[in-house]
Amino acid sequence: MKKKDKNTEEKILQAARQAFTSKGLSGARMQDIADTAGINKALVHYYFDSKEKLFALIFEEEFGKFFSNLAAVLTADIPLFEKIEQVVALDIERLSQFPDMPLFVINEVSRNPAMIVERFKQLPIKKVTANFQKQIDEEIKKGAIKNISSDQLLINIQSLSIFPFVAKPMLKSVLQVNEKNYKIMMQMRKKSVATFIIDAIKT
Amino acid sequence: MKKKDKNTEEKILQAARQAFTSKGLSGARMQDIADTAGINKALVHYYFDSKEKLFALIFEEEFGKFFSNLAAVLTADIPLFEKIEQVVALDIERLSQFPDMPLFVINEVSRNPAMIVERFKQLPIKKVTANFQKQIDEEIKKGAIKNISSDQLLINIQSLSIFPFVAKPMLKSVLQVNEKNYKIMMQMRKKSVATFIIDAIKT
DNA sequence: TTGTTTATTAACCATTTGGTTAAATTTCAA
DNA sequence: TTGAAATTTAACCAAATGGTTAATAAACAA
Repeated sequence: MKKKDKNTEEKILQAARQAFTSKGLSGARMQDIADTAGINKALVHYYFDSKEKLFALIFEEEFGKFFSNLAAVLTADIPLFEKIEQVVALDIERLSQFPDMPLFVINEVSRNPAMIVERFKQLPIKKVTANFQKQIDEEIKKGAIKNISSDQLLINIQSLSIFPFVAKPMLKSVLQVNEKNYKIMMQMRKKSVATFIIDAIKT
Repeated sequence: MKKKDKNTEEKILQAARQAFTSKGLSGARMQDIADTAGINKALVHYYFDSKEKLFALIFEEEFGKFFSNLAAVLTADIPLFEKIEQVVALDIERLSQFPDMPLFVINEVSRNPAMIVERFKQLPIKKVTANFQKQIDEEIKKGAIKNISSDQLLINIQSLSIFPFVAKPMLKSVLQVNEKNYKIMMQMRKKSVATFIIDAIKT
């Protein structure tokens, strides 16, 4: 039975990911996770101790997806406009793959801000933002783009990329588009959003 | 004791709003709401029957704030650029006043999409979007703005306005700004976002 | 083969939670 | 003043929930 180890563990993680990302920490049920994984509830505790700990693992995972490549692209040594195109395309591709993830992460950070503050302390954020800031300032000085703070630009980029996924059910209703067409719209945004941003800032 | 009616009712609603918007439907506790309102838990049920019904009331309220003036501005008979400025300013002003509201609404719509679909059936969305669409198409034909679908433009406007409030705790961490400075940034966005959008679409 | 370790389960347990009930208190009209 | 109606509370209740335990089954090393 020892070979089943990884198998069971993985099944639990999969079920937990599904439960937590769709219902949140307080909405998810351990019994549900066990049922979905096709095992006894006690086994979930056997493998992962408590709900909190299991949740922390899932959060870590999803949080990683959220920020993994962003820093890399942001600090890459490429022209600004190209960088914007890459960040947007990367964001939207990742979000298309894991559509529940951003709302999940946002929720849990909102409900427990201390968690993220801790995690961020170990990341070289300042380096990333300072690097980006420098590139922006240079472009402004060159007269290639209008005057804008790198913080605000970063917020705009992430807003345009992420929000349509976070608010998907609402936007689908307002705009009265079905699932298929919404996905098509998101694919179009991979290019159109970058163009939108570049047009907004170039002189 | 009859005069206390409105008073108690309002105290409960206030406590419920606080609980639901900060912790969501499943995270909020009836006992908590009663305690915050300074009354017995049974009284909450006396006035509002069930948790679900109380929640529905609060949701209705918050949802109203979300969409109240938007339709009015969108269908107003004013130039496009002016309209964009007004929508953004209105959005950000409202969101500054009720910062928990958008995440709350988005969450509950995500968890129960049927609810919003029902509600939207009674609203003249098609009229609003068709109206806006027409204005966009005219501006494109005039050559005043670039070619863009009104849906995508609407998504961009709402993304830039709402997302910074939805993701506030996360953005505060990433950008390492404190509460006061974040508020200042949001105030600046009332104008800068409109300019950003107009620059993005004008020819 | 056998004894030890690991994995899995059924049955429980304590706590929390939404909700109810019956009694007490207050209000107010007659 | 009195009695019915409305308001408020303390004490409960049943169901749900996270978690534990003790026993069983499987895996494996000797």
